[in-house]
Amino acid sequence: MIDNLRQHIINRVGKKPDNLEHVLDHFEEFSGERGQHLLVQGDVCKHVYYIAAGCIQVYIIDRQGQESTREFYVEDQWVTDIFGFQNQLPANESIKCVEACRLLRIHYDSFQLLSQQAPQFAAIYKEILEVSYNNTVYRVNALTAMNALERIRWLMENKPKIMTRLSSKLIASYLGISPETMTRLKSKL
Amino acid sequence: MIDNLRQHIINRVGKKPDNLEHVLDHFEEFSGERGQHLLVQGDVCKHVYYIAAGCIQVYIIDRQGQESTREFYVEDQWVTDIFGFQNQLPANESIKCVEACRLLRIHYDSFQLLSQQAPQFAAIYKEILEVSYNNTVYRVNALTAMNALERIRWLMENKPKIMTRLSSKLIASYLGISPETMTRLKSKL
DNA sequence: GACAGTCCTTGACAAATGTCAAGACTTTAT
DNA sequence: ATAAAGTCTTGACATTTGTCAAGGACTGTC
Repeated sequence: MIDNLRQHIINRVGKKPDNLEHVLDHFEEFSGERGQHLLVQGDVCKHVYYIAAGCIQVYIIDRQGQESTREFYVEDQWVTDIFGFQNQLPANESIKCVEACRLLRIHYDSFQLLSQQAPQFAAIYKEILEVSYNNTVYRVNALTAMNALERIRWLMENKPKIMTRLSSKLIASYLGISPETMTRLKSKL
Repeated sequence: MIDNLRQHIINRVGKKPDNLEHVLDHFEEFSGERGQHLLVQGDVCKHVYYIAAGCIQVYIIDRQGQESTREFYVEDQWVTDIFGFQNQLPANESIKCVEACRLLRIHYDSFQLLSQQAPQFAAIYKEILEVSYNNTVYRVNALTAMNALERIRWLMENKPKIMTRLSSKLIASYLGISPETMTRLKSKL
């Protein structure tokens, strides 16, 4: 499992950093069962998770008690409540495993330490932050500019793996539509 | 105008940095008329803008040729096409002044230089990036979990100044609803 | 002051989407 | 293997939202 993360870092940095093993020492293995929460809204997020295998959902509960999914994360991606983590403030979102997950996690204290000690670690974080921001910007534009059918097509083109991997109900909660509308529109594709 | 930026930086860093004037030297004054574009979709963004006065809209054009607003930025905020800027890739969004604006802008080359030379400059950038990401995350959740009326209420509570400052048409394009729906729902508040 | 252009509002209607309920089907746990 | 729980689909209907058209209000320009 640690091999995935090692390779992930090497790919990003472009070569094997001198202090790579030191960085990896700060991570611990963590298994998440299907349905298990990594973070519940209101709690302070203490870890950043690297996903070696599985799929994770970040969501809120809307006024009717329904899950509304902000994002899904899969293998070779990172997940945390970034703002709450960096400022050690209560989270607005919940994070849970929608599949059995094999994870590597790093604690807040270690993360801050490495951010100072290891410039390449800080650089990777910055890059991930920029990509995450960019993805979220795309998503805002999709949500404001497209109707339900267009959003489904957008998802199929841009995240086809998510589309086939997850249940319709989860996809619907990600697109901001009801499961019934999802069913009906699928026949119009 | 440069005084605004000087104070902005001092507020963020917590004290006056030694190299502050050196940093400020890399900025140039720039005036934007109402309606003037700072960036057009497809172009590569060469500057980051600090807004000393005015209001700026970041938007895309949807399938029907309508503007769909991703975000508004006002005094004491920064605006650019972050991902396109950092990677010098064509922008997916357009940026324009919705009011007459007094701006300070820094060129890509200077920005990269300062990011290396001035740790505090890099730290401010990281902080802005995190706050921007967090705002966008909030926005995704509002768009997926709320209907039109709830979104209007959300805007009134969270960005009351935007609500009163800009035209209904612009607000509607920000909320992802038609101007007519905007008019009708305002009477239900 | 006249004009063009834009915005805001309203009405009538159409289209999109949500809600509720029921049954078939899958998956999960025991 | 069976029961329990959750998911998917479909129908009927309600609600929300969009579209088109028209008129009044406002703004900037000549």
